[in-house]
Amino acid sequence: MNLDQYRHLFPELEEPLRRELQEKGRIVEAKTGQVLLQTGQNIRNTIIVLEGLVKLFREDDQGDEFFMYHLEPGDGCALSLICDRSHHASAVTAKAVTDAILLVVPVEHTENWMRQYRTWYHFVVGTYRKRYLELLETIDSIAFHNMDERLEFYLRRHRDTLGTNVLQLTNTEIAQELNSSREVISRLMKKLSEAGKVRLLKNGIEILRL
Amino acid sequence: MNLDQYRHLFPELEEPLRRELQEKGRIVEAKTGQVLLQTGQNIRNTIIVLEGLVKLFREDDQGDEFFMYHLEPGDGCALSLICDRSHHASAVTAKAVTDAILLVVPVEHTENWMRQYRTWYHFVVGTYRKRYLELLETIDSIAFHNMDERLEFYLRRHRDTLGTNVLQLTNTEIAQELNSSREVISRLMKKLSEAGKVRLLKNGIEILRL
DNA sequence: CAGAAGCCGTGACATATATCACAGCAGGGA
DNA sequence: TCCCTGCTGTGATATATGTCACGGCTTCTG
Repeated sequence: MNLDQYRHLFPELEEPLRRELQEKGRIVEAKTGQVLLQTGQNIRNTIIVLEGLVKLFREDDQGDEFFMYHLEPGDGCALSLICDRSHHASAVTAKAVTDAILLVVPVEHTENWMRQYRTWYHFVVGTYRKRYLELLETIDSIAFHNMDERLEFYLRRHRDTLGTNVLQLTNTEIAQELNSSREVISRLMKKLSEAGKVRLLKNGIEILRL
Repeated sequence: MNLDQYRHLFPELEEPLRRELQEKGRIVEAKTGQVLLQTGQNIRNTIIVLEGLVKLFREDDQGDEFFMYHLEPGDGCALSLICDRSHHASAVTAKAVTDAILLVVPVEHTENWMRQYRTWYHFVVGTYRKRYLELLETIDSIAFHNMDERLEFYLRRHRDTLGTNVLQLTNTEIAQELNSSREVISRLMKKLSEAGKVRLLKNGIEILRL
């Protein structure tokens, strides 16, 4: 398989680095719903999304999940970008939301790239900055807002990332990802619907204005 | 003023970079309670703590604050480490908890250092990684835990960072930083006291076992 | 078709947390 | 001394959210 077709995702990377990515990396396909990285699992590879959509979750000891953010094509998993040979345990869980294609590079190589390629550490630093800011927004939503606003924030992020007004999500899923309960989401969804902000479809939600 | 006395804080930095820090940076003193960086303010300087303790907050539009984490001597403010000349607006507020001494370097210089000095970008990347993980823990505490556990987490962090079992904090302060209310903290504190986990002093809290 | 599984909606209730009202206590300054 | 300020404690109450119990609706599968 060839990385050239994904060239547009990384316009800034220099040629030699591009060749290394092609040589050292494997291109892997993932099915919808597949877990790419499990909390606690050792990180041996840097993961970069080429196609499809990946969700990152924080997990607690009881297996509850909390949605952090999406990775889109061109995005790398921040934590997996900085790993020395000690193979840190992952602090997050990553799941494919759609069928996805990933670039997987053993951390032995990416560690060296940090020294060799200026554009690589720009990529790494840029990724951290972006995700750090995204976490801040996530903190805002839980620290300062009630569940109704958190739900709206959740829906907006999904609409923006997926680029569609129709979200194929069940209330049960949403409840898990917001660490709430199905019943609560159900009632709030009804309110949103009555307020004309969404329309409830038979298997999904259409966002009208949010 | 001289940076040499803080040499031990940055054992890994190479000599030329150390000299640049000395030349380009200013050493600034801050009083207890002083606001070093305000949400929304443009970031013109990279800030590194040399002495004392600094608290970082996330702020919402109504002026409510939410405690994120501490900066200790040797720590840099993550967001201020990556700033180009566009002078991004700060996403956080920083306050001195004690009298503090800071190293302040205009971002024009640090931007170049990213390219010139390997140890500098190691410092930057390490800082981001550390703070990212710290934010994840903060998210855990709000997403998965009730206020009583959040309070314990808050107290533990303060004990560990300050290195003392006696915290000079008022319930009012704690309530603000957890985005709760004084009365709630007061009641929970009573419970902690009854459980023998803390002792309430006349102006502070002594942590017995947490 | 029958039954199972998964989803949804909803009323009743429990609990955590926020808010309000008020009183007490200590310290500082006029 | 007296007042003011800031902190604390606590009961009463309101609100948001979580939990339980139930029934109804699809869809799948044997």
